[in-house]
Amino acid sequence: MEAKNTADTLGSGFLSRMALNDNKAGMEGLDRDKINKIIMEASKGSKFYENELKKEQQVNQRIGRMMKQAAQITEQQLQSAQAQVDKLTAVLERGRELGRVIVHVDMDAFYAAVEMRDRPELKEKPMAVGSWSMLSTSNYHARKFGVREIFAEYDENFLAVSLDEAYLDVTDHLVQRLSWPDSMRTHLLRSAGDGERKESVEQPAPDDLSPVLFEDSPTASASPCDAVGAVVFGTSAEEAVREMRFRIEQKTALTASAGIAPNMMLAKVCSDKNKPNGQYRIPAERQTVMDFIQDLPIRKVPGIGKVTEKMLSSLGITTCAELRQKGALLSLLFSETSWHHFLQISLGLGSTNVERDGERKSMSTERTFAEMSDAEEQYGLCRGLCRDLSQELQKEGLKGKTVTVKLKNVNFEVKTRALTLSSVVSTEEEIFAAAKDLLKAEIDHVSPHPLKLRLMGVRLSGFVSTDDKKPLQKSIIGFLRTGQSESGGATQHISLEHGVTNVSPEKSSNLMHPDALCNRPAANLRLAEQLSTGQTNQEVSKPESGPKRNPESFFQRAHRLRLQANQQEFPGVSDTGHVLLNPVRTECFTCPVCFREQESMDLEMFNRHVDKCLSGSSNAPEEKGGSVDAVGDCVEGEGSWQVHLSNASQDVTDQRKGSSKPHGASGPNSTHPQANVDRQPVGPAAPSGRLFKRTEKREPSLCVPGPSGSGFQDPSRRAAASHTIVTEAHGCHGDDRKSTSVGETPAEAARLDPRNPNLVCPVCSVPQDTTDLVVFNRHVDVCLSQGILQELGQHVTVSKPSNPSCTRVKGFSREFPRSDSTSRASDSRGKHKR
DNA sequence: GCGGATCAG
DNA sequence: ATGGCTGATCCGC
Repeated sequence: MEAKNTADTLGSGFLSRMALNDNKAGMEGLDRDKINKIIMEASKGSKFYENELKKEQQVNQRIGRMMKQAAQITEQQLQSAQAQVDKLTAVLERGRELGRVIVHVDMDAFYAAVEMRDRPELKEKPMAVGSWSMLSTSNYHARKFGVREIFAEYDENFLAVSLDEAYLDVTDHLVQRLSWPDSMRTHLLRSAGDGERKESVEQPAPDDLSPVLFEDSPTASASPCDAVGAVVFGTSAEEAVREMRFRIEQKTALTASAGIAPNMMLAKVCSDKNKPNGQYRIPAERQTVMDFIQDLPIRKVPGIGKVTEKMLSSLGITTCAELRQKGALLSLLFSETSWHHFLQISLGLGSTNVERDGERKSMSTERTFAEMSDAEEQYGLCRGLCRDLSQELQKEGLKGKTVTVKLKNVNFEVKTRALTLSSVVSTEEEIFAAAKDLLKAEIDHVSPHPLKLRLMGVRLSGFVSTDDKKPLQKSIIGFLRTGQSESGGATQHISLEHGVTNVSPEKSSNLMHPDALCNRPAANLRLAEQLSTGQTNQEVSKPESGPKRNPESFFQRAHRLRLQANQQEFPGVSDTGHVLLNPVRTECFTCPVCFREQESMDLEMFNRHVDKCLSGSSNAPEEKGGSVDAVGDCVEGEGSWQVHLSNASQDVTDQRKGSSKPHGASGPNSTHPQANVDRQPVGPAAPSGRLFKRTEKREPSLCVPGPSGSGFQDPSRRAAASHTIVTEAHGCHGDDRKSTSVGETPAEAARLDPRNPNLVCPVCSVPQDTTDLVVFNRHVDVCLSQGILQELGQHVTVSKPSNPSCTRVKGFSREFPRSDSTSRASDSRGKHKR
């Protein structure tokens, strides 16, 4: 039933496939969670709602005060204010920077989560409370893998603003890109072969791949099995971003939206414009920027939230044009930071400096729970929070002076109480000593006597300067950041041992033509050799943390080498031509548990594989059956079909067989979480639950039927379509991989059973004496981070591939450093006078 | 420095 | 979509 051919995939095959998907296990029980939520809402609802009303009233009062103030402003004041605004405007205008190409990429995974949740067929299935959060957590864990290395190829200093958002400055990349041959802008298309394309039909977008076009391709009729093609992208910014999104989707099955603009603020707004699975560009011209800004609702601007929107709206400001118009008034009503910020927005200005911001300033942990009025219980909880916080702090080697306790009572009223100590602290005892006092004061003095809490939190801030941070930890972060310059960190000591020549960061003069590779200095040749043979070490893997923008980044170089290797591998790939008989290998699904790339683009199979991995296959294959491919079992075992990529993917398989050990959870007897070090990248917290769901439309670039371009409706698109897709049929041949069924150990079974209160850590395999998923997750994180430390401390192993075409730079992918998760773009977002 | 509040993801 | 969680920042005191 699944073995429809590609053409069918887009036609009648949908329904049957969807039906099957509907029955797919794995997301069961979301409904229970939903119900729980609803019940919670119902019971607490009024309280919550009351509090919301109260907050709203406060905002209204604030607005009232502001309006009153506004009414007293004289014409005279307004005029002088206007003069000041004009002055600043001129200054800002002079400093306007249009020379950078900033990209904001935003993963669309949220929509996938919504769909998963809303699927009605999933009702009435049991599931542990909290799985929803686990599910989304696992999605987060999974999501970040595929995209990181891709981002780095376009901007090695890209800024990960959160798990699913990043800023890139692709200016330099674009310059280099101009000199690249087509082959370096060519990426393999993997046919999804799954029913996940229903969106393409149900909500067709102009960019969409037309089924007709696809049927026209030689693939569809030639092969009942699978189609493979390559897509050549152009050299423009839009093409580069399209390519990036294409690769992201090919690799992770998740779509991304992107904005391209001269600064971060505009890029962010742009990425929202054609979401999901779209992109938008604002050309680097002042007038274009201003035109774009005019009608833009201020609420779309990052930093303008609900309250600010409401306040401004009461002044008759809803668009950026009005924001500009009322600049003088705003300068009289808002703080300096606020109105400066407003003015910048209204001019379409924003930061062009895509750099991570500084050190973290605080760390906190808080928890919501059922009503709690018993003081002893509250103290106990407080201690627990302090313990958790202390552990997190020690992971980053942080010590701070100010302890803050946050309390939310059953009426949703929030209070914070802080105490600044004379010296820095970090241990549980130290923090608790302060927190306990703060809590006691509240318990003792709260008016309706028993303090009835629904949330408690502990925060530590006032960190000392960064010097005493553990160098190793810094280097990990630096590594994860893939080369972002560390602010005073120890990372800078770790330079490339086999230094990439430090070319001055001039823009075009240092362009490296690919062909010039052989002329590069010996050190680079050595690096190239190491990359292609897999002989490398941490120093080599460590991206350069020197000058911000080098002519060619480490990752770009790696990518290029890989492509060149591919060219050797596939002589059919033309350097300049568009006919690619044997397309290069490109991204594919990457299992978040075992980190293996999956040949199949079939989501269901992929999910099944992930489930298998999660259920403990990770400790099995090598020990039990030799070189059994852990991937294979999840395919044949289900009597399903297997996508075959004749050339390239076979190589991948070979590589896996030859070199990689399974990884993810260690065996049950393993004392050290990361005992077997010589494996591939460090695994993430084993996610529990289903992963990826492809929900979005197909990458628009794939629409290109061929050089003739007959399929284009949109002229602009046709013009932009310098890429050419050539597909090739591959016959079905037998899967030579063995399959194995991996039994679950009792511990694993316990872990997987959502009803079992004892959670088992997937890293250390030790059952955790808690049912609290937060606590559990935290434990897993600790385990993992220990593993990372250990692993990095020794060395970084890049497995030697049996085929140069498979050479990849193995990056660490565990998680964006915490400090990033909140670092926002430049915004000097201001609050307002009250 | 403290406490409240806004904003973001 | 919604609330929970984490973190940053600002404002007024």
